[in-house]
Amino acid sequence: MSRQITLKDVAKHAGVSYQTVSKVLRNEMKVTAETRTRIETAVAELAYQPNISARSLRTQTSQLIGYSWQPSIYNKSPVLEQFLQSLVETAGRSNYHVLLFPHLQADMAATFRDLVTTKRVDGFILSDLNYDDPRVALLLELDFPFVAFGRSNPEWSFAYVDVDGKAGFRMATNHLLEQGHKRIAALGWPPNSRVGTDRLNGYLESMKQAGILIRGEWILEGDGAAEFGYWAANKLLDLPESNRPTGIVTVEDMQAVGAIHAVQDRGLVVGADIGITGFDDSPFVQCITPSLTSLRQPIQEIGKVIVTLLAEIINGNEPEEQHIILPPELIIRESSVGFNPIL
Amino acid sequence: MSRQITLKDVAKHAGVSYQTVSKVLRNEMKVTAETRTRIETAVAELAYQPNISARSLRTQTSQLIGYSWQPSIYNKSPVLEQFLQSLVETAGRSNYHVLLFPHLQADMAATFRDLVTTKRVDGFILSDLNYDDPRVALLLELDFPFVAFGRSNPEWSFAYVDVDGKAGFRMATNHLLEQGHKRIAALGWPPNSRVGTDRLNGYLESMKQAGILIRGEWILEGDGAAEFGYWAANKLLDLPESNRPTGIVTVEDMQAVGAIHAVQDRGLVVGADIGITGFDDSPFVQCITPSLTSLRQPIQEIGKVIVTLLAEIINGNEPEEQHIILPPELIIRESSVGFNPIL
DNA sequence: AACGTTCGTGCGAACGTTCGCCATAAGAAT
DNA sequence: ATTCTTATGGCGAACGTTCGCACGAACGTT
Repeated sequence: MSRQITLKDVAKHAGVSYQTVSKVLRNEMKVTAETRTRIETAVAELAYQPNISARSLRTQTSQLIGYSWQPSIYNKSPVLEQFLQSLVETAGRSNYHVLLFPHLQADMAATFRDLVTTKRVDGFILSDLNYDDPRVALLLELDFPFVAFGRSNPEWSFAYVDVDGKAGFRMATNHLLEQGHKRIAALGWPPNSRVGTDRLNGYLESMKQAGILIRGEWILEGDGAAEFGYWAANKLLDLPESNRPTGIVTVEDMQAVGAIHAVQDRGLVVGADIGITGFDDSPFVQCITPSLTSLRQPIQEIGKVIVTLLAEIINGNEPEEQHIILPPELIIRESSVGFNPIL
Repeated sequence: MSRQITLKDVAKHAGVSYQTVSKVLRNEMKVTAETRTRIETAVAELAYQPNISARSLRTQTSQLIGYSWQPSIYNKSPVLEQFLQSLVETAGRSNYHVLLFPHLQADMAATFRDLVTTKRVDGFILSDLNYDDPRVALLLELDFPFVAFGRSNPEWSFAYVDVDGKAGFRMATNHLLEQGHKRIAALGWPPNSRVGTDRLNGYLESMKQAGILIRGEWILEGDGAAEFGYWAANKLLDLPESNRPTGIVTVEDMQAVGAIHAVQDRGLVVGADIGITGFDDSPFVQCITPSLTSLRQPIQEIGKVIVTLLAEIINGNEPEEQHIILPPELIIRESSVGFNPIL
C-alpha cells in the first residue's frame, strides 16, 4: 500500500497552505468560493482521508464511545443485537464508533480508569445497571461523560434512558384484570435488583387500584430464569384453591416459559385456566405454544436516544432532558387471553 | 481533570531522557537494573499511562479490530452475546479492542475502504459470510488483515474459522436414523446460502451412506424462519403416507420450532411420531415443549481462535493453519427421541 | 489622506509517541 | 599504550493533525 495522502499533499495540489485545507474542510474558515472548490477537487482527486490518530492526538478526543454491559445477569438481553445495531447506526451519524466492554467484575475499576485517563474513549454507555453500580460511581467521580440504559441510586445524578418497567407491569396486570383475573401473582428478581423492584411496583399499584388485596405468597423473587419460573409457578399452583392465582406476570420471558411448563405439566391450559405474561418480547416467544404475551421495549429508540444524549454531553452541552423514560408496549398473544373462570 | 502524565514527566522524575523511558517500557532497550527500577517507580508514582493516540499516530496502528456482522439475515445469531464476549476477552489479552460494524449493504464498500485507509482498525473479523461476499473481495483486494467466521468462494484464499455444518447435519441425520427413522426430510436455506448448502450436504451424505434414496420432495429450502418451518412441515406431512417423512433436520432452531407447531397442530406428537432437530442450540430451545434437539456451536472457542489468528496475521506472521473447522455438538433432547413407528 | 475593520490566508508550534543513529565510558583485545 | 567492542543512554526528527496568532490587501469611515 502506498503512502497515505496528507493535508500537505492536498495543499500542494490546490496551491494553498495545508493548514488552510484543514480549516476549510472543517468549515472553520471562510475562503473564496474559488479556493474552496480548488481544495475540494484536490481532495476528491487524491482521495484524501484525514488521519484519525493524528486528529485524536491533537484534539484529545477519540471519536469512540464505549458500550459496557454485564453479560448474563438477570436481564440477559435477548435483544442485544438490535440494541447494538441501533447504537452503532446512531453513533455513526455523529462520526462515532462503538467499542465493546462486556464488563467483568474483576478488573473493572482499573480498566475503566485506564480508558478514561488515556482518552481511549470519549464517553460511555452503560447498561444492566443496578443499585450501587460501581461503574456509575467511578464515572461520576471522574466526571466523565456517560449515559446509562437504566437507573441506579436515586441520589446519583446522571443522564439515563430507561424503560418504564412500572408502567409495563401495570399494563400487564391491568390486562389480566380486564381478562377477568382477580388473583394475580408476580414473579420478580431478587429485591436487590433495581429493575425488578421497579416493575413489581407497577403490579402493586395496579392491584391496589383494582382494590385487590395482595397475598404475600403471590410474590416470588428469584434469579433463575426458566427453572425459577417453573418452580415458582408450581409453588403458586400448590396454594389452596381459594387464594390460588389464576394470572401470573413475570419480569422475564424465560421465567414465563418456565411457568407455562409448570401449568401444562399439571394438565391445565395456559390462557383459559392461567394467564401468563412475559417481559422483553424475545423473538422466540411468538413461536412457542401458546404464544406469549409480552412487553416489548422500544429498543431501537432507546439506542438512538442514548447516543444522541451522550453526544450532547461529550460536546459539553447540558441536555435539557437527561432523564428519559420510555414506555414499553404490551404485545398480547395467546398466553393471556381466553380466561375461563371455573366458578 | 489535570494534565496528562507524559513520558517527559516520568523521565524528569527518573532522571533520564524521555526516549529512554519509552524504550525501557517497551523492553526495547537494555539498561542497568537500577535505572530500570528508577523508571518503574516513577511510572508507578505518577500513574503514567501511555497516550494511545500518540502511539497510534507514530506506529500507524490502532490496536483496534473491527467486527462486522450482517444483522438478521439467515443465521440471525442467537449467541451473538457469547461470541462478542469471547472476542473481546481474547482481544483484550493482546491489547486489542473490538469495534462494531453491523454491515449494511448500502455504503459498505466505501465504509470499509475508509476504515482501512485511515488505519482506523488494524484488522477485521467478518461473520455471516456468503458466496461472493463483497467484504471478502474488498479486503483481499486491499490486502488487509482479516479472519472470517465462515467460508466463502473456494477460489479465494483467506484465513477462516468455521463450524463443520456438514458434520453437524451428519450427526443429526445419523441420530434420527439410529432412532429408527427411515424417511428423513431436511429444511434448508436458499441454495445461494453457503452455510445452508454445506449443511445439506451432510444430510445427503448420511442418507446415501444409510442406503436410503432421497426423494426430491424431502428437501425444502426457504429463507423464513418459524413461518417457513411451519409451512414446510405441513407440506411434508401432506405427502402420501408411503413417502411421508418421519424425521426432519433443520438448519436453524426457529425453523424447527415452526415445524414442531405444524406437527402439533395435526395432533401428532413430536418425538414419538415425528423427530425433529434444530441448529444453534439457542438458549430457549431447552425450555420449549418438547425441548429441542439441536447442534451447538463451540462459540467461545471460535471467538478465541479467530482473534488469535487475526493477531498473528496483523503481526505479519503467516499462521501455519489458516483454515480451521470445528465440530458442533449434538445436544439430544425430547424432540428427536422415542420414535414409535406405526407400522 | 490617514485610519480602523474586515476578509482571506499563511505560519510556527504543539499534541505524545517511536525510530534510528550517535555519544560516552568502560573493559577487552592487540 | 592504542584500538576495538560492548553496554548504556541521549538526541533530533517525524507521524498528520489543529490551534492561535500574524499579516497583507481591500474596504469603508472619519
